[in-house]
Amino acid sequence: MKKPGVKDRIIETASRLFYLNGYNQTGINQIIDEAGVAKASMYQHFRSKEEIAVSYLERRHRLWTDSLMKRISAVDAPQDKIMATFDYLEQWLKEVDYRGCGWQNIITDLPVDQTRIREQAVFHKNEVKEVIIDILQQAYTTEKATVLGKQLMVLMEGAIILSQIQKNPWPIQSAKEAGASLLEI
Amino acid sequence: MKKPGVKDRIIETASRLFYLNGYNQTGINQIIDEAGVAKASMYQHFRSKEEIAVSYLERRHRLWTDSLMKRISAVDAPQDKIMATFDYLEQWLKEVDYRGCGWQNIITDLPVDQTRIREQAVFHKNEVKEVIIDILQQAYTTEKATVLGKQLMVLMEGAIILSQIQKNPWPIQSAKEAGASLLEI
Amino acid sequence: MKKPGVKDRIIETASRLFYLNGYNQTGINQIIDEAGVAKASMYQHFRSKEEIAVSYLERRHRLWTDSLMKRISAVDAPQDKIMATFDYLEQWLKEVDYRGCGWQNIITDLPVDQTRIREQAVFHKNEVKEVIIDILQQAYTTEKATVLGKQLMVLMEGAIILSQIQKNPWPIQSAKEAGASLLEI
Amino acid sequence: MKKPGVKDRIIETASRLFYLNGYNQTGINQIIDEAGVAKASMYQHFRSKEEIAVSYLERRHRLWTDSLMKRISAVDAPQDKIMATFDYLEQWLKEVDYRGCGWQNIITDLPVDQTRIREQAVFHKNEVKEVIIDILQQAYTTEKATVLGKQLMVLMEGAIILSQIQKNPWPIQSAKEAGASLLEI
DNA sequence: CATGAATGAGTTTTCATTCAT
DNA sequence: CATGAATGAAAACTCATTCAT
Repeated sequence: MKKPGVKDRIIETASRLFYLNGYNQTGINQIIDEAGVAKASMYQHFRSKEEIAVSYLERRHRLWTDSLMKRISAVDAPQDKIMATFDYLEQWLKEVDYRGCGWQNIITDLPVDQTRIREQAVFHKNEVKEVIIDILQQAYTTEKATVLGKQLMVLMEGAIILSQIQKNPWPIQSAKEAGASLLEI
Repeated sequence: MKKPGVKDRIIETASRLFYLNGYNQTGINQIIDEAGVAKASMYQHFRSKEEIAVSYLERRHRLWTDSLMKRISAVDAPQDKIMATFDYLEQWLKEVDYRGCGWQNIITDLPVDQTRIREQAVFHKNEVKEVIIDILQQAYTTEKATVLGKQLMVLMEGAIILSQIQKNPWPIQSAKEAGASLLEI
Repeated sequence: MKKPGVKDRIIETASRLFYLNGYNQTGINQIIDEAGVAKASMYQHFRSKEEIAVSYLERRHRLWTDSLMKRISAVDAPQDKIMATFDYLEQWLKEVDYRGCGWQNIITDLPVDQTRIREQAVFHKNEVKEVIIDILQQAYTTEKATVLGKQLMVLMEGAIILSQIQKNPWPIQSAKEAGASLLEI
Repeated sequence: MKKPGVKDRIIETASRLFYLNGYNQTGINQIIDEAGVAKASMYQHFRSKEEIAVSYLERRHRLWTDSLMKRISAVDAPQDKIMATFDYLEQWLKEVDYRGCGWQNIITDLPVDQTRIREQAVFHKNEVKEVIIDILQQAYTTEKATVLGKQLMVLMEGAIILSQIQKNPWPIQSAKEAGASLLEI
């Protein structure tokens, strides 16, 4: 039982600050101060701020999808899993005071050269989309599952960003209703 | 027919830069250089960078909604107007190379104290939502129009942000399909 | 009678520090501290440290060649002017404690991308060479003056760098002797 | 026949980097990376970066003078040996793309406290000067050899630094001509 | 109403060196 | 004899804003 290593402390601190305050609003100095690490130690583990962000998004992808998988594994029927996904969004976003999606937030106002961050966002959204489609394939043909999955994915993304702007859960509820309609539940 | 005044030149230049390059990526110096005005002249018209952003969003709201209204006024049936809205999104986003929504982009990574920008985003999204609901009230009860309008609004927001991440129009097409399903077209 | 402007103070301070301590050994902070200028003020006048160095070398070229011209204008015969040039080197280098040549010193250990500094060094040395050749053309054919001028130029460069390494005037005296031999004085 | 030890690998790597890229432009990290040794291993063998530079210059002195001696041993007459020295300079500098003299390059922009490096430069230049004088003593009195040797030494130094600035062999050729004149060849 | 010089506090990144193992 | 993590200090540069004219 030892205290977490420097690299982990940096990632955890940066994850918190990047998500809550934003990537551009979070300086290297704040990260190292709050992580209790020397600046050069940080640059021993990460080549650049962008690389920290990539680690942040990789970690976030693991945690976020794990949470989602856990939640939807509690129910069996594909339609129930989709509804559970909307419930998951609602609960998560409420807990973080509608701070929105880490990937959406970071790519919207990014220095042009930081392409690895963009790749992370594309990857994450594709992975989530595949999860949705996989669920639907238990009830529909592959073709139908793909069509529906994309529609549900769009609904979820809209629910996240709109609830962030409005600081209100109604977009998530509307998305859930719309999702139910599309699934003809 | 005279050349635009200082204030307008600043707003126009800032609008272009804020939207295309991002709010945090655009410095005051770049704005005044490209607008061809002195720094202190700029601060005579705007108290702060945030205030320029507010003017940018006000102007953008006018232009964006005008374009939308013009587009949907070309058709009569409420359902057609909704479909035209999706077509409008698709064309617009293609033209700007899927640069996304000016309001979404600016609020996701913002200093905490810049509340007036947030207010602009809330206002804009509410206005657009009201436009959608107004259209639907021509075909449905107020209650039904409100419910459907919110769902369509969520779809549109998701289409914008997801097409931005993927640099691809498929989310807009999926949103349109889903919108058609919800309207039972 | 007003105090010198910020830009001049920066150039003068940087000139002193670059020459006496070296380009790499002189940081931006030291320059602005000793010049009594804010960092951003400095960057308003100079785009980069390299640009300060270019201004330093331009200024140094003016001052250095002016001093030389003044010295050699005191005598008439071309051979005397050349000897006066060696005397000038000897006196100058003694006064600066054999700190050597500003252009030699700056190009020998320079970041590869700073090409404008290299251009300054090439320019300065060519100008000095032309001064020498011009003098000799008063006594020799253009061809002979060119050949001899290059040889004298090499002697002078060697005298400067070798007196710098040895912290001793003997290389300048040897160069003067050799110069006299070459001119058959 | 075994692979070179850690210390030698460091010296060889540092020699290459210090000479080709410059002392200030070469970081400790680059040296240990390219030498494939751990940082603390390096500091086991060398107290500081300066000490590596001293070893680099010691090694360079051996290699450089050995090459020169080999070249001039091919001819017998003292005057031919001097001419061969100029030829050696020309060939060497062309091969290294006129990168100049390792000692000149390192002392011109150095932290003031690194005196041991300066000592190396003084030592090397004196040794070379003595080589020249020794050659000349085969044809002249000691006094005459000393006078001429110093003049030739200045010419060579000038040829090296000026060919470095101009990235051109003309200063070496001019130095050779001047040397021939001084030797009355 | 217009100007450009000046600023303090910030940014990200790199340096040579030391220490615990 | 070897290691890689950790460091304080410094590097060059940019930010939004203010002020005297």
